[in-house]
Amino acid sequence: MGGKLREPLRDLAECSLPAALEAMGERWSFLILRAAFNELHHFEEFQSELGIARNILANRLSRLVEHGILMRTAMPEDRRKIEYRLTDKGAALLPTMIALRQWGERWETGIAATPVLVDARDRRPIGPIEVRAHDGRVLTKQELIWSLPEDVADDAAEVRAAE
Amino acid sequence: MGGKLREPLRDLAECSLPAALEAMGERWSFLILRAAFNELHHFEEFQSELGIARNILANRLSRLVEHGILMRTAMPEDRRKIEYRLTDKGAALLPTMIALRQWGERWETGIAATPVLVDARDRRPIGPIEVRAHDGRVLTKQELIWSLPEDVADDAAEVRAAE
DNA sequence: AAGATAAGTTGCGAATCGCTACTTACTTGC
DNA sequence: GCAAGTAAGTAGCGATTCGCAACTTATCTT
Repeated sequence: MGGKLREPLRDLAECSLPAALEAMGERWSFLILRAAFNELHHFEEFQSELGIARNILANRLSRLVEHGILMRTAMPEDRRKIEYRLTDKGAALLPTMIALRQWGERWETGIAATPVLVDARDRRPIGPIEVRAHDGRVLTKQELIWSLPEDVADDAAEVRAAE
Repeated sequence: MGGKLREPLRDLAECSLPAALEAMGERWSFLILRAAFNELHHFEEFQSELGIARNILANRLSRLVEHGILMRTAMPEDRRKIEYRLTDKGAALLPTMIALRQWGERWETGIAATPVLVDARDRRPIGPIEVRAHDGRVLTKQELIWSLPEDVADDAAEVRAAE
């Protein structure tokens, strides 16, 4: 029951990054999420796999459930067992997690991680997470502009440009 | 000069996610990074924009510099001024940051953030960050498998499949 | 009923956060 | 040159959180 007395991260310029960090920005949150993606669903599984302290784990799981990232269900056949499963909202964090992991592989460890995430169709590793334009072109940092809403082109009269 | 007395996050199954979080997993790190992407480069700019305590900011900036994510340079024309700029390694976190921000927009705030990141070519907003196969196909969670290295197809004899 | 197991909770010392005030090094205006 | 201002960072201190270990509660198993 962690009352949130700490001031929420400031909404600098209406960015939703602070909101995302409010839910996922604490230590262990992303690792718990990664474990959940890897078919771990129970308290003791998380605990032994991550080596996290039990009270911290309990706190994080509660928070993730509160934020709708995990779902908490008591198993019918053994009511001691609680199952934590990713919600759609939690599953939607996959690209973020992969991007962070790929960055770590490239710039920190230098080695490919185990297990590897592969395309089920051909069992080849997935490609790098990249920023792309609306039409799928890969964009580099130089091709990106931070723009105010009024300067953004909306969905009108760009059919020619896209074609 | 924060000595890291806290045990590093366990390397669960050789994943590089803990390594990435070691560098970026602390409170404020991603917000400082976002500010750096938005052309903020000085201590006072970060401080007033984020409302972060000065000692914490100093600590985070040092850590980000230590990890090679930011570069620290004293300005020649005013040697009081220190410029913090993204390194290539830091800039490589853009997809991660965008993915996290997009997730926040979709699942937390529900609104498009300001400023918007647009394609410089047509000023249209960028597309969503997605997991893709080696050939660019968008992959859903169901099409992904966590696989051991020995079960991964490498770059041989898949020219037919790709074509 | 006795023992094992799953999921927490509690207590407590250590580390970190956040606020405010202070310091240090430079630059500017007179 | 000297007072005032500015940029970056440090110090002190109370409040919060982390992390370890032991304990509790509810539920199976035998």
